[in-house]
Amino acid sequence: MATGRTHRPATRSRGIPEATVARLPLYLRALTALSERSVPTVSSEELATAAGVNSAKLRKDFSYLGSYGTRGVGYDVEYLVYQISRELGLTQDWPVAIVGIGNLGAALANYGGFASRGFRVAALIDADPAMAGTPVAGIAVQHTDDLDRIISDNGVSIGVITTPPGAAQQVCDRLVAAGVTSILNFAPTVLSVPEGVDVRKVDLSIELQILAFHEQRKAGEDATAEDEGAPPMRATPTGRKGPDGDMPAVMPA
Amino acid sequence: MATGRTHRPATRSRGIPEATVARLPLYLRALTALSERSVPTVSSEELATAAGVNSAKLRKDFSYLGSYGTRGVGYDVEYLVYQISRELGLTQDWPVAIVGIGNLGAALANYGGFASRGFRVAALIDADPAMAGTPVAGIAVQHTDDLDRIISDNGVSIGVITTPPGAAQQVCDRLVAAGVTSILNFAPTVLSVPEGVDVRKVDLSIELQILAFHEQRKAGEDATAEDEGAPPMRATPTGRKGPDGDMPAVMPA
DNA sequence: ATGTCTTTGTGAACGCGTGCACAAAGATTG
DNA sequence: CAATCTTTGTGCACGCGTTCACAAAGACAT
Repeated sequence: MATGRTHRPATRSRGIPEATVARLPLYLRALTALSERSVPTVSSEELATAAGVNSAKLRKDFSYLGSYGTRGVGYDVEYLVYQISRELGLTQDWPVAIVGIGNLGAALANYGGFASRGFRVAALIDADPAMAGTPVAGIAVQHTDDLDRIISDNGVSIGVITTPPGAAQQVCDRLVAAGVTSILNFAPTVLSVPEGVDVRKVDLSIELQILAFHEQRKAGEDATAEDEGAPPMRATPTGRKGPDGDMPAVMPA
Repeated sequence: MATGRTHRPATRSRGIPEATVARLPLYLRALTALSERSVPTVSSEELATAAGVNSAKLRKDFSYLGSYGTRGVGYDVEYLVYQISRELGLTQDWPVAIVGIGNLGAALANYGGFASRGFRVAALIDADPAMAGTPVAGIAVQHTDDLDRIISDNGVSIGVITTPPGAAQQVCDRLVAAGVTSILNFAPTVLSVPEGVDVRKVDLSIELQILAFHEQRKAGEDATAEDEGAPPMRATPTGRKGPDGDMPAVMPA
């Protein structure tokens, strides 16, 4: 999973807890699937299972939106799909701009689930002049020089950054200056943004490292003594050697 | 950001809180950058800023690993890089298999940060027979039929799923059966796995929906009455009309 | 109309994560 | 060696999120 939002101290927006907001898309997906199978109603238990969460949690989540269920029966699927969509702001169209059309950027542009629900790839932007005009996913790539105009013209408020890490902050600044107030960052960089701008980051390598941690823990439940490679000497900050001489690689205490 | 781990009720592994584990990669990245600039030591304040977190939080995080700092001075960069790497299990090599070589799978295979730190793309697997043998990122794609053997032969314990949603659960089952115990899932599906298998998911569309929620809140702080499209009638579960007649689109209470 | 049965909605308790604020530790200076 | 100054490591309190467990609500049967 990608990690949480950057900045803004977990302020609950309009009474709906952030954790709940993060689960609404999950419910919506499960509900949409039910809707396509023409299932009229669903109980909190069934829906919770489909979404992979606890049923009590789901009911509490829904309680923040209002009382949309019927006791003894469950929730009306269509009605709930609409309510959640509206709550998430998916009843309107969100033009999105992707900056950095490399492998990842192109993959995102082609991603189907992108356009499916309220989001529309409005522009693809890249710094390479050679790419300008090249169609990717049926959309011509535009040059970074025109970034400001592109954002304004299309009324883009959500930007996706898929540039190399070195360019991310600069691109971010330009996006924000052009009026973007929400950014999805795929570059492995900590972005600093002014107050009022939301940043979410998706970091592949972080996800893998977290998995590796648990994997190591599972594997090394017994023999933890398989150290390879030379652990660096612990240098005392002053440059002198510490009083405890050379430190072993194993954790002190 | 991608969302949290699936299953497993926030058990803290070996005394290190899950939230801390999730931040260790961030610290490691910041430390690596300092290391490349040959910075010998760093204070919690500086490092925290670089990683985008609170300095007290950072110190508490490090305290779970042991007392690696020097009061009055800070932390030794090289030493800390090694300790965190070891804690995350990055001192060893993790062969990773990517299943589903579409746009996204190919992008991941080409992703540099992938191989950079402990992870190695050991195999690319796809269900399309026409793709078998085709080199992607310098690695020949192999067919799903051989999945079991490929996983075993390469000792893969971490699998990445980038298939269409319909195939994800089946691929997941086969990976687990072949011995994979950690899965990074990019498919928009809730995977069910046996006890002991870790699943993390990265869901693009969920991230966008969360951004849209905040975006809507920011935009509609005043005029919330811009409803378009016909809100579906609220159907009483039994099929009869509810006693409250037709429901307006606005939230009841 | 009354009773039973199902399922919601929520009060309350608990645990994790965060941030403050400070004492202890050690480096550095004189 | 003593004094000062910087920065760590952590005790503590607070708030959010999760979960349990149950009363209230409504559907359904008789």
